[in-house]
Amino acid sequence: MPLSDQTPNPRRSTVEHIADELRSAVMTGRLEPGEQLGEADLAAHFEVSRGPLREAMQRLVSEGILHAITNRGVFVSELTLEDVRDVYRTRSVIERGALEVVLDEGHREATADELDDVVRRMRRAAAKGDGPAVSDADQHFHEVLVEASGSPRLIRAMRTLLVETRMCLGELRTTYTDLETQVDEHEALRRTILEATPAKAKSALQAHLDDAVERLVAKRT
Amino acid sequence: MPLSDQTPNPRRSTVEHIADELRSAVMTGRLEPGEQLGEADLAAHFEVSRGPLREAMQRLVSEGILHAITNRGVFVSELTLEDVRDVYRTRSVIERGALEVVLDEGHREATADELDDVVRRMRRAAAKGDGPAVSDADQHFHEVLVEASGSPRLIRAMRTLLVETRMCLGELRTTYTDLETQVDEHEALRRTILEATPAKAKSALQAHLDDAVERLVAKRT
DNA sequence: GATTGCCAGATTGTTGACAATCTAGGAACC
DNA sequence: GGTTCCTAGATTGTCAACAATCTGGCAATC
Repeated sequence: MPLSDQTPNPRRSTVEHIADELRSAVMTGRLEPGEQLGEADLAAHFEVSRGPLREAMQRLVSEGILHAITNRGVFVSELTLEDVRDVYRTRSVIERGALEVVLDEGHREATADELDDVVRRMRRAAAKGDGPAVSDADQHFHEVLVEASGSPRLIRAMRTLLVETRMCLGELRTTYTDLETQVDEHEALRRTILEATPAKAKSALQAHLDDAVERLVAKRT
Repeated sequence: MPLSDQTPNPRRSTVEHIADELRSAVMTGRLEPGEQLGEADLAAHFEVSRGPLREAMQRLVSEGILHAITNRGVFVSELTLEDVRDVYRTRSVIERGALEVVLDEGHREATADELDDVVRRMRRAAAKGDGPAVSDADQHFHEVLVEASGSPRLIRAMRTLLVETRMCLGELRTTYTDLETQVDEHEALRRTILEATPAKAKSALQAHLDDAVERLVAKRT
């Protein structure tokens, strides 16, 4: 008898909470690349001691989002152009792998529906001219795709890569010049992914990401 | 003027050192899956306080090698059969992705040579009947392949997956009944990977990993 | 006899303080 | 004038002690 399954995690631990908060801060750009994370300040901000804060930071260090220099402190990782390419290259590998699993295991329809929801939301955001919301939906599209694989390890890797993607984007939340184009492209991708042959689907996904990185690199000049 | 490049890391930080040590202990099975990591004992063993030790453990938690339960402690992650399949499925995605990069960027010959070294070492170990050494070489083969991609993110993901692979294997260091077979299979794989068409190379790699997981699952019944 | 309540011991979570190290700035020297 | 050295301040690294929580066993109760 389950009685009350309200608390699968009895209580998110403090370091987990702080780690999530920091990750989010890095992702949204509230903490800029290269910025140092002063322990005393942050500890005061979260109203905890430096101990739990340091533990949370070490987690993000192992995820590659932060990097630590002994006796100097921890900093938000800066992404070189080479890193940007690596993020997208790795995303391409992970996402195509996830897609392969989805197609192999016949979750085509269910995944198609979920992606349709996301695209619909993206379209509504685009209609309102809300660039950031479109960008959010864009990322969510790819996250949903990987989640559909049901592979905890692919999902975990993807989560980190999406944080890094946001770091790449920085202030500019979308590299598209026209929001409608961004929507249409994802709708086309959704259709190709879930209707075409696996080989074509994977090619389309790769092309989509190649385009993205190309636009991003161009803007960064 | 470089003068002395002996210390690219001025000094490996304490938590980094402890994290590596713990990772290695989990990998070699000195810490068994499910085992609890008592903070006081480990801190005494490493001759440090509980602070740095906890920071190191948090790193491995974020890698998925350990998992923490609030007010209960941290434990070595136990791998279900489903996890074993997920590890190998993800390895297949990562390794094929890395192979793709290697072939695309024309590091074929250099990679072939490196892999040849590994296979040669594997053959020597097999000749001496040294199962564990063959198993080490086996893992090294796949690690070298991914390293050849030059992608920091693929390499990082692979490192974690290899630790988990070792955890899957547990006591039995190799699932092959005959060491020579293991060597021959890798030599064949090496040749196919670096001589056949990209598509065939990837298929061969996937088949190789599918075989591995099948043997592993069979032994685990 | 089985269940419940409770307590002692042990373990984890958190904290504040102390030690070690680095950075910035100016003074002394060539 | 430029370089070197040194000091003060701040920041990180580490530690030991305190508080909160959990585990296991024993006694009381139905």
